[in-house]
Amino acid sequence: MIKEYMGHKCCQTNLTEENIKDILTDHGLNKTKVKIEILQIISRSKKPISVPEIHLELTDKCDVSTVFRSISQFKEKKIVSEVNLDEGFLRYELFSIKKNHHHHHILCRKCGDIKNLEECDLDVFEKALSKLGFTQMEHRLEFTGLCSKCSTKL
Amino acid sequence: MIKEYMGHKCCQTNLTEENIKDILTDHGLNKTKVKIEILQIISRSKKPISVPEIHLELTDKCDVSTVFRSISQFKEKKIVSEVNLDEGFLRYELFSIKKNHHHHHILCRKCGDIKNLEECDLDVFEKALSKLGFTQMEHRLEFTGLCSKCSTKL
DNA sequence: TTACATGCAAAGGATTTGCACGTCC
DNA sequence: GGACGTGCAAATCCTTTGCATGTAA
Repeated sequence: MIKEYMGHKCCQTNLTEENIKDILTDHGLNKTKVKIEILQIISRSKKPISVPEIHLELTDKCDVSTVFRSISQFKEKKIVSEVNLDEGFLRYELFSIKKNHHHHHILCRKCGDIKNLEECDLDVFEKALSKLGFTQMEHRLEFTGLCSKCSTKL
Repeated sequence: MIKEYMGHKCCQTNLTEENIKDILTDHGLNKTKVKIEILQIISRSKKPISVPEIHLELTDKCDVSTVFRSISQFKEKKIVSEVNLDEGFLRYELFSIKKNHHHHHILCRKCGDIKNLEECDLDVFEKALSKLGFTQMEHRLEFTGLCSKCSTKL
């Protein structure tokens, strides 16, 4: 139910540099030092990570704007997917993780820990979470789509 | 399933000025022109509304910071509740609406229309939405809470 | 009168953009 | 060489904050 990849909280995949180069080539992006490092950082991260956090790990090897631009490309190419946990900024994780299993997250409002939720049913979720000792749970479920008008105008 | 309050998309309550004054008094807030107007605007709005939008409707009758400060108090006092639809800013609706029925929203990514969802079950949701002609649906379900460690430390 | 509310200006933090220069293919 | 990537600086947008003044109770 709640996955902790081999001791890690979530999102861990540890791509090799080769994996990453292949991914970049496959998506028509240049294999630059910065892009490779960004993907390594995301892949090493134990939880979805924000752009400023990535930039911090890069210790000024590049400008923040470059990280934003790279992430933007990765998002377009579906190399990473965006995670919004209502923190006032966005986080990113490898899309491969999402592709393998549609999932959501649980964030501890106190310590900031983030875990993956492998299923997608509210009752099952809340029961499993309370069995694990989670309390004071809140959830947000929002849909987007094209309404009937916009769907037919396509 | 999807509620459209008497022709309105969602969130409509149309509080009278008296209602609003009572609410402010009940929560120990001063009955100032600005606070009253802000609540009127939210109450008239057909969908959850953002601070900059509220400020626009006030046509410079007050500073944006005042709107932010008022909203912040309303949030604390549970007069309004916050809606995050991944747009890069937050929206607000009257809490009374939420109190009456826990609900979520559906946003059309094209025209920006927002509707209320009255139930809280993913299958039911998606089926009902597709019956209504919605396509290309995506949803976000995120939990927050206190993890077992943080719960016991209370 | 006194705590609360507001205006104004400045600052913060995430994110975007324009432009010139540098690098991958 | 030409497309793509990056650095730097400036700008944008939402939001917060400090301080002096104004207003509700």
